[in-house]
Amino acid sequence: MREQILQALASTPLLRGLGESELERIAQIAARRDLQRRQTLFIEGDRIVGFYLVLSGLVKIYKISADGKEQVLHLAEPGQTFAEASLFGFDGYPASAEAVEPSSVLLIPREQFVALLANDPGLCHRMFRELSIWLRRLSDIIYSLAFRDIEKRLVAYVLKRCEDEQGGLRDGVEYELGIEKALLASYLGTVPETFSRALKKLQVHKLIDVKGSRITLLDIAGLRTILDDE
Amino acid sequence: MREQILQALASTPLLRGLGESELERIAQIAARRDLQRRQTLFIEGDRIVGFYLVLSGLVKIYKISADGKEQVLHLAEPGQTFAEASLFGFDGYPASAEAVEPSSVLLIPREQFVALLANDPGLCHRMFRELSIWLRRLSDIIYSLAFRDIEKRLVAYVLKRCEDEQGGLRDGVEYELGIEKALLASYLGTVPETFSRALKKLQVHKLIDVKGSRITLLDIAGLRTILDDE
DNA sequence: TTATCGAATTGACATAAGTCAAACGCCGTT
DNA sequence: AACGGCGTTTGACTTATGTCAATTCGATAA
Repeated sequence: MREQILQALASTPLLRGLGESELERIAQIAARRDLQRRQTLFIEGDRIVGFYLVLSGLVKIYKISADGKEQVLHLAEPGQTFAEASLFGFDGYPASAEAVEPSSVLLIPREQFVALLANDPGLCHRMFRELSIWLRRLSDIIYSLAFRDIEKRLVAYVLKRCEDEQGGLRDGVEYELGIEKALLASYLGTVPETFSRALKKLQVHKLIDVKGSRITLLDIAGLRTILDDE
Repeated sequence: MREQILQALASTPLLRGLGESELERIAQIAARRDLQRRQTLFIEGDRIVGFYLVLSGLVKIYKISADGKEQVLHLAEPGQTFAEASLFGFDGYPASAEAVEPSSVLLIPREQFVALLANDPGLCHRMFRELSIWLRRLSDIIYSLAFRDIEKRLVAYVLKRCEDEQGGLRDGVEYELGIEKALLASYLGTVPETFSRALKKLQVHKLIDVKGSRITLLDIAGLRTILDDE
């Protein structure tokens, strides 16, 4: 149990490099929290208590408007941290977080962690790295929202995920979405209906094949041309 | 001259707090660069050489797509830094920068600055602050793109700028855009035509009055209701 | 097997916003 | 005063995407 937590801490990029004693100390103060599917961890504006490490499951980081429209910023997988970026903001969390499936997370309290940061240049450096990754994520989202229509966003997403998961790409590879289509729709900045139509269109053009949540890439070159003019 | 630079360095939030000697050292290695209107400072993907401090003028940080569509991320004013966020990325700059008007900027080279960072927890902390501000900026843009139509974006922009510049807000205050309308359009994520129509609509509804680049806020309560349902 | 509930899809429709082209207004120069 | 150029506005049109409602699909439990 304690072992598991230490293990998890030691293997996250941000904390890798910390000494035994520091890890122990974090393990001491970290609080584990189990979440049911759909359970909210925090909402935008909540007082910042610390940042989180995903132990298992999947956590959705998202913005939501008063009339309920939702934009997913990131889906945090096991091993990833989130809300590190908030540690230095004044106000509350700048987005909300909710478990997409039964998940457990580790809360690393703000105060203690910031204190650690003050004496460890290496940790600072890794922290900068993490923040950079977030900046990259957000600016990619902006790029997508500003320049791409839904079809392009979908193609870009699928190609990227496939590449990341299976080294290369060749016609015929299969890819399992792994998340509800409605969630992916929100991640792509649209609604399920539009998402569904975009999928259909690619299918009709024989670029992909869809069976439930399994996508088969039939014509990668063809998919790439959709992204060409950017 | 050298005095001016020291002065500028000392008064930027990120560097405030550095000792005389460090400031001197930065002043030594910093390179001043004068830009004409429309002159590009760097484009997305360029090798990262350091970050910049605006001495005078106005610098546009933006993303651009292959077919020329543009999305402004930030307009950096004198005293502000930009591209600090890139210091820890691997690839090149994640956006482009160009002078909107004749400007001069100071380049603070990467290597030396990062070295400084390693030994100065206070500087690290201020750096985190700066990065947080960027994260906030980007997530605000995402919020805008994802949830607001152009009219709302415009209203939100005008109200915010007015508040920031003149403490409070009351009917009748005037506000000078200060930038070309086409630039503001791009900042709001649209084209000049649509922007123009949005302005017109507010005018027709007697919420604002427009004379060239001067806006008079006629009915602030009315403007606020436009933003209400969020 | 059937019943049930949520997810996904499809259709019909409304609309915000982009495009293209033309006209306008403003300002500095000759 | 007339000119030229650039930024802005306006009009006519197209289109992507959201909305609402109805239907279908699929997994799970009875």
